[in-house]
Amino acid sequence: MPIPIPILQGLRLFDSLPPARLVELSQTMSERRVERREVVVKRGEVHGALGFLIEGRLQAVDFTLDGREVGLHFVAERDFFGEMSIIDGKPAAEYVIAVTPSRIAFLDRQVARELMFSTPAAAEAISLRLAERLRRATLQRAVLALPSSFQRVCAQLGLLTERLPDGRVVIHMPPTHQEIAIMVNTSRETVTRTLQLLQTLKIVIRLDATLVVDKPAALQEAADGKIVPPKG
Amino acid sequence: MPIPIPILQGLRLFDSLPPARLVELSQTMSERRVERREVVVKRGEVHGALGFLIEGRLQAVDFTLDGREVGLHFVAERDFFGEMSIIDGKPAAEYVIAVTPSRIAFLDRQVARELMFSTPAAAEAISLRLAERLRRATLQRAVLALPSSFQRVCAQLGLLTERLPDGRVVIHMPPTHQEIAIMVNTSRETVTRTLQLLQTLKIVIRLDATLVVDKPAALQEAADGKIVPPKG
DNA sequence: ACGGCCATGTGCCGTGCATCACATCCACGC
DNA sequence: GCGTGGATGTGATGCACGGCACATGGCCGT
Repeated sequence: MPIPIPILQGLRLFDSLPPARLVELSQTMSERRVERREVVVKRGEVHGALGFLIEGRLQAVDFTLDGREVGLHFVAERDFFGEMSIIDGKPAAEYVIAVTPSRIAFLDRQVARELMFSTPAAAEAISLRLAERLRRATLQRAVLALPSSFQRVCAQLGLLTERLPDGRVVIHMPPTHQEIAIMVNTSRETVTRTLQLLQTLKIVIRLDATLVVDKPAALQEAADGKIVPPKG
Repeated sequence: MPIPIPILQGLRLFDSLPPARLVELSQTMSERRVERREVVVKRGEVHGALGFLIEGRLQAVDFTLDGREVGLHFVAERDFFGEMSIIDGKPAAEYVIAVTPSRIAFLDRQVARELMFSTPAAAEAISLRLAERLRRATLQRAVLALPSSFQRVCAQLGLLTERLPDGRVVIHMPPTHQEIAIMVNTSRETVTRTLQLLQTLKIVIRLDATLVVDKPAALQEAADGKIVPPKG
């Protein structure tokens, strides 16, 4: 049942922990395997433990009133999740589900709290995580505050981009039009039409499973309302 | 120039600090007075110090593209602000401005970091703060994701309510219609009309400077789309 | 009391976009 | 192959709501 020390050492939150502590922790934690699409954390429940993703891929999601799924963010391998409830004791604000079959572990709330705050490195890691999420949330709000659907879609695309080492700006494995539509509060058709326009303007280019943003500046201008869809 | 010890003791972040530390801090901090509407933190700048509000009232705001102000949250007296930049070193995501003439103080970034993370109590206070803000941001996003303007206004009103000790649900000093409109991404006129409707339905009642929510359940139903504005 | 300024109320008009409807197209499994 | 189910594209239509115009009302300073 206990988790092997080497695995514990690989987890981000533990990497500055003395070996003696690791041995203790090893005894109190146990591994659990979850299947694809299995729910790991339910929104509204107080999950009394801090989660760790040993291997696999998890995603935080929420659902709209009519039951459609909204992707929020991913949990990286060897990272932790469910820290919000540990911190403030309130019920989880999101669901966490497995995107692929995964191996996870849980650490009791009290132990986790002690661990998170007693060493500066851990406390800083926690704060960094929260700060990062807060910044993303702020950006997301800014996107949703844009007046036109066209702008919101463009701005959201901007948020989804990543810069490759070779300098190209791409969106790898872009969400479906439907998913984007939910994120920016429009209809699926509007997203389709917007992408259509962006492609005819050569601002973005579709290449298999990645969307290449050929003119990031133009995309930004579109998000700012400086480029508008043709009136006809 | 140094700040009197008793004042430092009153600041939330310092209340579990040994007196010796307070004396040190007293030497490195100095008070500054700001006028009403003065900008304390600028968005986009890396402000290299943690702020404290000794007395007065500050507000975090942002501005829309066309220059209108969006109120985000307030800084309470004796509380700290500007912690995000301290944590991750990135530029501020919001402006902080003085609502009333205020007395503030700043603590150098390095000292603040050491202080925030070295004691469990402080680390927990920081995390609690961030978690709280993250939860609010999540709620706000949920509001912005609602399909109709009418629903968004109602949901936002729901977020603004507070429950009085006598059980009444009220919004004290409600934002202007224009401010609500910006928060939920609609026009000022739509907010006016929505409030008009809610008043004729006796769901909310205007009493001087407070808005009394007479039927909180009905307000919630309106936010959920179960009550719709009349077609005519 | 006066004027200026801002918040609020209300009618009307034009349109952006949600919605419906249907056609492809692609990735599956069998 | 062929069928099934989901993602994508595109036109037609109606209406919610943004935007404008203007009236009203409250508040403050002089």
